[in-house]
Amino acid sequence: MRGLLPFLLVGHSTRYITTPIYYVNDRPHIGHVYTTTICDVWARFQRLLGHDVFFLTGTDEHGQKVEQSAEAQGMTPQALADQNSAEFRHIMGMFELTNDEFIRTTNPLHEQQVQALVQRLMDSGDVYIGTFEGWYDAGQEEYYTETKARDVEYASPISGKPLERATEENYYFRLSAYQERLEAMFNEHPGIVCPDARRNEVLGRLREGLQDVPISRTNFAWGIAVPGAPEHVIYVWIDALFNYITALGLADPDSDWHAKRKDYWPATMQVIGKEILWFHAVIWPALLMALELPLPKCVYAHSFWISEGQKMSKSLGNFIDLEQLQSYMETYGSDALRYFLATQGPLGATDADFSRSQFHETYTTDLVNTLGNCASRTSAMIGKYCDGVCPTDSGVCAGGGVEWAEFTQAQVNTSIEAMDRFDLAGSIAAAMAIVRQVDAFINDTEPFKLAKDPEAAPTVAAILYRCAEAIRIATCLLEAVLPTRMQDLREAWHLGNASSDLRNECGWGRLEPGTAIDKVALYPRVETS
RNA sequence: UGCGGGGUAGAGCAGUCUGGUAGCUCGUCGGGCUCAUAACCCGGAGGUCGUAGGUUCGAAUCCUACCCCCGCUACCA
Repeated sequence: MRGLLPFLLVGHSTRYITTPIYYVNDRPHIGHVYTTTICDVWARFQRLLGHDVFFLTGTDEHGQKVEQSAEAQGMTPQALADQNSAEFRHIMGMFELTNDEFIRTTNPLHEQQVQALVQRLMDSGDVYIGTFEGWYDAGQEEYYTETKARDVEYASPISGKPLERATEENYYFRLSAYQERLEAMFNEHPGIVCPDARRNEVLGRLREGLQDVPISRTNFAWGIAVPGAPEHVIYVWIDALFNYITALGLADPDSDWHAKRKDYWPATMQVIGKEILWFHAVIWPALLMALELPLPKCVYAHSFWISEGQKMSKSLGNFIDLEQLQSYMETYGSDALRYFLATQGPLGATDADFSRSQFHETYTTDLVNTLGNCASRTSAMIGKYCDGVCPTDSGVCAGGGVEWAEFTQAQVNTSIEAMDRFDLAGSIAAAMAIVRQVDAFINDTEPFKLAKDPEAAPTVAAILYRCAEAIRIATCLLEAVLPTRMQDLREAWHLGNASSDLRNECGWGRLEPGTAIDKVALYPRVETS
């Protein structure tokens, strides 16, 4: 057993997790907070396990829309990008998000690397100059896809004028050349796109065949110039996708970023929303293949939040904005918001509903009635029957049918494995199962009745030690999603700070008898208004 | 149009691959307990499993057709 320890302490294994970078033409809302929060839970959990984690988020700042918005507001694109990027950066502190870097695509270190990467693709022949032909709306200076053009009946929805058949010189990425390699990728590594439903969606479209994609624009200027062709601007999507590797300095071997971060690639987990699946599941891997870089282990596409049963939209005015999220945090605490997002969120293929009543119910059921109450009743009994000091497990108790060491070990394994699959709800459920088992154990063994008989003191001690120890282990597993209150419990129970060796810390029997256990009320009941 | 996902008690979901008395959480109704944050425990009510056919001794589960909701449909993220 001891001989295995060095093996278990693999503290140097790296974990790299990314959110999409957020487009600065948008205002931050629940979608951004959600994606970043679930990544944060995962990142914290991996850090607790002792892994070397790099957690990246940031903002995507180029493109025609930003240029147009800036013009409409009488600002330069850079000034608009600065202002809105700051808003996104602000939510990181607001929601206790522990990203290691906040990348901006207007950072010269990013821009130079994007040019270097595009140059590399030109050199290898994966990028070539070609002619794009499509339906052009002269008033809007925009091309429409064939489908969209048909939808609007080949006339501009803004001006009503007929769309023109126009051509443009563009640089193209030879996506079509990667059809077979992408198919092979999905065959050999089906886990590269999750969940399954999303992968099937991509496979369906892949079967329709791939066309080369234009990766430059000439009708506006706010972007990164194509190397050697400054009248061309690199298409924002290409610019944006590259952030995942430019943040690690992969295209700038002399940089500080490269020196410190190059080993994080390939990414362990790239979390996205389902609307940008195609770019991440097809174009992104193809670009990496063209650059001869390893592919990410998993691209995880989550679904969307709807609000009170209805799709969120500006016209309905039911967008869950930062102000609302903040109000939930003020009422219920930041742990509650994280818990709700992580356990009730749309990680699967279907959308999830964010409703006030469901938020309240989740908070009350899981955090107040289960976790908070169980910690409270356990610490209250230790206070009353053991002078507030952690008792010794006398072994006298037959145990209400629970083999605690085995049971908790199994839950710990389940919790860790679920997190590896990005199944946050499953990971958390395994921890909560420990708490529920403690409740059932107390109900079965009735230490509060035994305590009336002085001779049963060793039995009471054994029961309460097991309860406290089981809760301690659950606490360790929940720390990533509930950092605030689990820290409070650590302090009240004098458990010290979390180590960076979660597996070891979750071993049964590490709670020291004699430790002062103060009564805790972690999650106060919130009255519905 | 094509592709994908979904339609199971008042709400949210599991079960469908590997057919066999329809289950979980919450809510609701009745009873009980008291260590605990009106907590906790036991019991009850509540479902034509989207619709219509078919296969089968037997279908939420397999087959066929259809209806409804959602997403994507590549160059405006």
